[in-house]
Amino acid sequence: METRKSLYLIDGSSYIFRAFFAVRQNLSNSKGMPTNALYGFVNMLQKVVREKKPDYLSVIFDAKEKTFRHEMYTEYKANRSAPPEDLVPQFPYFEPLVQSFNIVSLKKPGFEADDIIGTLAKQGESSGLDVTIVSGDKDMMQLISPNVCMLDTMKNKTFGIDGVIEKFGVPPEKVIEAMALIGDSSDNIPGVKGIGPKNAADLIKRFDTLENLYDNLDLIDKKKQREKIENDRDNAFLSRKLVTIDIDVKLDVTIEDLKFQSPDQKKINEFFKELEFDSLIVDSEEEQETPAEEKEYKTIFDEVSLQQLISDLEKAGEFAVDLETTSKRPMQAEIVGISFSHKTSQAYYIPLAHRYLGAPKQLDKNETLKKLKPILENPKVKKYGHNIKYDLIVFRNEGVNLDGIGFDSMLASYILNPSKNNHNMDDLAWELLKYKTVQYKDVAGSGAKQIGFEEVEIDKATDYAAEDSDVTWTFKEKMEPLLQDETLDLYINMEVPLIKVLADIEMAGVLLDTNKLKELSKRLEVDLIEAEEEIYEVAGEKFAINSPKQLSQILFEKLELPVIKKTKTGYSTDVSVLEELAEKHPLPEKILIYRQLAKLKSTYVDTLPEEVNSKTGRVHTSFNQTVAATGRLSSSDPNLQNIPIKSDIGKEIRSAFIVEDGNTMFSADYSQIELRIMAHLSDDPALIEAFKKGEDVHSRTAAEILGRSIEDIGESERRMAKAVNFGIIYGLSAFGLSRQLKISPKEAKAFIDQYFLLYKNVKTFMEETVQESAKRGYTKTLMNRKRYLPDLNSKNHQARKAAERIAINSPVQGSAADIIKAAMINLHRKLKEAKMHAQMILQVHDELVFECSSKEKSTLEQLVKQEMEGAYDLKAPLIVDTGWGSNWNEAH
DNA sequence: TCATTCACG
DNA sequence: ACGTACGTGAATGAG
Repeated sequence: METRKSLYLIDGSSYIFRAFFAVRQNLSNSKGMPTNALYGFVNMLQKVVREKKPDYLSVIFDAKEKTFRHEMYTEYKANRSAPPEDLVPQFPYFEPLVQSFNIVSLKKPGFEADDIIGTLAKQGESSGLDVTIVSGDKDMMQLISPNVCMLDTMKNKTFGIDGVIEKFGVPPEKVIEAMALIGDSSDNIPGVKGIGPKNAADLIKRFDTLENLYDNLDLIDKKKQREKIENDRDNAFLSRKLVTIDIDVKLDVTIEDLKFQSPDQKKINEFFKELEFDSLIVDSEEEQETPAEEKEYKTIFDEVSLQQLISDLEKAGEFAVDLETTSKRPMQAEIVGISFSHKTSQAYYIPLAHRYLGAPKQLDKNETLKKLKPILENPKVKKYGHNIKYDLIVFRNEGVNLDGIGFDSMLASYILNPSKNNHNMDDLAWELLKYKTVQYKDVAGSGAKQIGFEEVEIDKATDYAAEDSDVTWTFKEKMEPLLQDETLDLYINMEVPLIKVLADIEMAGVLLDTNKLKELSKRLEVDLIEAEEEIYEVAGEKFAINSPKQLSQILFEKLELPVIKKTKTGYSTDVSVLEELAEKHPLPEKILIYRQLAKLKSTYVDTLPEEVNSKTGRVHTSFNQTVAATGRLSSSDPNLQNIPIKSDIGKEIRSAFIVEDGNTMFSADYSQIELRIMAHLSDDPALIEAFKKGEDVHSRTAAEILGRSIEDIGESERRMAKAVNFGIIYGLSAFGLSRQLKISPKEAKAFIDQYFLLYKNVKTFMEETVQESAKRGYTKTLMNRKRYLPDLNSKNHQARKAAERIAINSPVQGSAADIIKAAMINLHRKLKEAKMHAQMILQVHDELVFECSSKEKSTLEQLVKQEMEGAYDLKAPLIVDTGWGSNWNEAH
């Protein structure tokens, strides 16, 4: 395929203003000059350069002089107020800034940026370039063509011809006609009074041009509308002139002059220094890196050194430890080597199982572990790790029961800021220590060339492995002081103790009835082929059903079914769309059936049996403690927190989760925990009362709202109330609720209003939570888990609204997570104290699953209920529902 | 690697 | 005037 070169034309002036409003206002340098707009502008510029890699690029600004439009119409942009006070001092910096990036900046007296952009866009297009106009200004949409599109970096949206039609209801070449009618209050363009975007689109679709419209006014039936159009005839034609972008501006540059060379990082950094954008100064600058202290990394090959190390570690009473292994999955991993550090910049690596041609003789693994065992198992000697749950499990599988866990830097990082998308050592070392770690791929390769750590040469392995424990040690020193008061309490008394609980759950694993799944797979295979054939039959051709792209082609082009919803890249074909389309055509229904079968088969039925560990015969998930921003756990490899249950086939899959002969499965789940937390946090008497009565809370809600008795509540009324109750937890919007219930936003709004009439405190709570969180900068759970939400103060409406919903949801979801974590820790301890064999095997957010012998049934049930319900004293008391069975489906 | 879809809470 | 529910992980297709 030919690759066309790209031309990016950035609407500098519009970005100056947008950046100013989007970036927090208090940003300034030490001289007191505000720098927020500059900061936002730089981000935009870097984003375009980095992500789009333009071949040609220019940033275009408005000139300060009046333009030909002012001559045409003295009122043009007359309503514009003076630029904000804090923006003015930033103006002189934008053009030099652009130039420091080696980018041509353009402006021309008498013209607006739009005109220059329009001119260059046409020139670029005729030179065979793919042109992208970077702007948020809808006026610019008239320039869009098959080779010219518009990118709004702030909304991360690209507009092509379809985008214009969606926005204006007319294609790009008719945008000026539509805008002539609509007008633009921000530019003081009059348009026709009383005609908005909708009417304008309809009129232009019908009459094509202003001329034609005014020649045929008598064809307009609506008298009022006709009069309006008639009255503003002059304004309409004037407006069209004003909004028409001049694409013939004489410029003293050619497209070739705009060729983008890689920027001079030095020059840019100088600029950033002046503005004090330290975080933007690029890493590659060596000066940024903290000059590495001389590292003392030693490899241990002999008994004497090993003994010396052990006694040093014991004397130190604390050390960082890190394992090198054969697998990322702890239950499949075998130790290849161990590293220790008990002093900054000093670390040791004990290679134990490196095998490659010419590998030196290493210490015997079993012997060495035996010697290390006493200090590793001594609870008084504190161990520090980065994701130490992993090392804990690997050690246990090699016969060492690691104890004395004192610090986990991955967990600490998570507690300090749970929203980060990863807490890995390499990134954290850079952020916290400005230190660049040796990359795993540099020692073991990546992709097809990757080798196992056991094949890595010991010299290289030492550099890598010793550094891991060295860095971990340094993390501990650096991070411990950052955890303060409440945060420290959450860390010490909840997250750290949870490590062992989770390790036990993961190691116990869960038994799977693989025969049952294999049988089910065969059945699904047959059903799937049948569904497939029916689909091809109805569609009239074969295609990849799993490809949304190909499916769209069939549904929306071939069958011409209406488009319900769009995605970033095309038409949506998700459940809600297909359900709606099912009323018009038989195909969508069949796709839905196919999708369900395919999903369950490929994700669960066929995959789970492959996850059975060959040594234990069970499935061992990983519970991740540092992923979910709210404080929840997540589960992966495999994910056992999303095992199906809702459909019949789902129930069959769930019934393949079984127990050993002679054992039984026990499941206990919190009833409505999140809504109870909402009742507690908001201290809403009506909602608390609804729970205290012990009736079905959704029916109760419906009854209260409708002023009826609970017996008179029908299924659909309960459904509505349930949806609102859920919505409340999600930071509810009328639109969201209307979509969920398939009612109009108006009806949804009415329902919500009634709801808040009943639960007044819930409403105040939601408002106050948003306010307080915005002031503090973060949300808090019952147990003081924080989540930072800078967007609560965003100028961007959409971003702010999203943050507000999160601010409402996070304390609720997060407190539920706190509660079940507390219950897990307490239960784990009680089970140990009672010397019971019952084992916790799963956690699914509000549910705990256990496997136990028949003998322990009644003790376990009593203990679990007591610990779970007693985990926290809520005003709407915690209730736990329980069940027994021979498999997970029965127990639930 | 990204986007879409869908399984769960 | 704007575009919406909260939190996850895995399979799949397409670039």
